Amino acid sequence: MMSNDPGELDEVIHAIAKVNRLLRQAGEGLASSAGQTHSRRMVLQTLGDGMSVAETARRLGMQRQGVQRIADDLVRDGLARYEENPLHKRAKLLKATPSGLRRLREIERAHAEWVGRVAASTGGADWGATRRDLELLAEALRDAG
Amino acid sequence: MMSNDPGELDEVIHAIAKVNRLLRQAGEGLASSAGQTHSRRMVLQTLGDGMSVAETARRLGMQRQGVQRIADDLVRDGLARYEENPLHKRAKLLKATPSGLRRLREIERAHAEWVGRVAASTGGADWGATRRDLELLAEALRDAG
DNA sequence: GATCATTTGACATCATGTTGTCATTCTTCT
DNA sequence: AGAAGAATGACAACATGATGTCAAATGATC
Repeated sequence: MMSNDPGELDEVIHAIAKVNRLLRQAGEGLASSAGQTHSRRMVLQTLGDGMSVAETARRLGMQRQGVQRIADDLVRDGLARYEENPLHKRAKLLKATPSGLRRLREIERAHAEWVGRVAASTGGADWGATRRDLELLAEALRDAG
Repeated sequence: MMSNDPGELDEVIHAIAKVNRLLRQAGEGLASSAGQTHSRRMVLQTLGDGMSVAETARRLGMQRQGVQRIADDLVRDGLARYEENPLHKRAKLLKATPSGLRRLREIERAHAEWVGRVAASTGGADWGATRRDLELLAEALRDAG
């Protein structure tokens, strides 16, 4: 098996933190033009046709309660609502309202345009390979934790 | 110039968010064994021989005030202290105390051992290439922002 | 030197996300 | 059925980090 230099990995770890920060800032900027925030968009986007809060959290890789708070905010602002779940009395289905969907579409359009621009300006990168390595790292971290 | 699929980049973005979360959790775990937290360790480690809060923030890529709060916590707990700065009356130098250095060494030992383990279990990854791609992305994001 | 812009730390406020606890609801096993 | 365990949302406390405002200190320009 090929042996890796721990120093290289350490640099990758720092780079990930840095890029993550930049990505979040960019995400906030994109969402704010539609009066939303990065996390609210992520939750809204993940909901799809209706999904429990716990399931949404799992898909996002977040804690349940973090999503719960965002979800309550979305409902308070009329972008989503809880609907009865025939399969589970307690786990209501969170679903985007028409208004929430409109906002989501706005942000998604801006996001797609933005990703396209970034992708075009990073022609030298091999995103397929990078993605594979990141997934590999995620798996190793889950195993180590 | 090679053209990149925006969809691939989008997947990379999601992977970065996921890995970043896992890394932070791992970092908290490592630091907590020495009674510290991830961010406090980062600040303590960046200080070196003494550095203003603002300079520390720049190196970490964080906001000045975020580091300020961490720094005050470190001082309150006796792990760092402010010293007079001959070059700047207002910008005092933040410096680790002997006790802070001891804690830092503990965490660094555990961290190095941990990175080594993760590096060993991800032999199939090319961290050099991944790092280059991440730096490329960081640059593109800074330009776009 | 005088003036204006920048840098810096202090202070406050806020959004995000984690952690822990609890009661309710569902699922599984016997 | 009944009991034990897991999943779920409500509620609260907390750490993290961003943002904005202010006054003091520094640096740049004229």
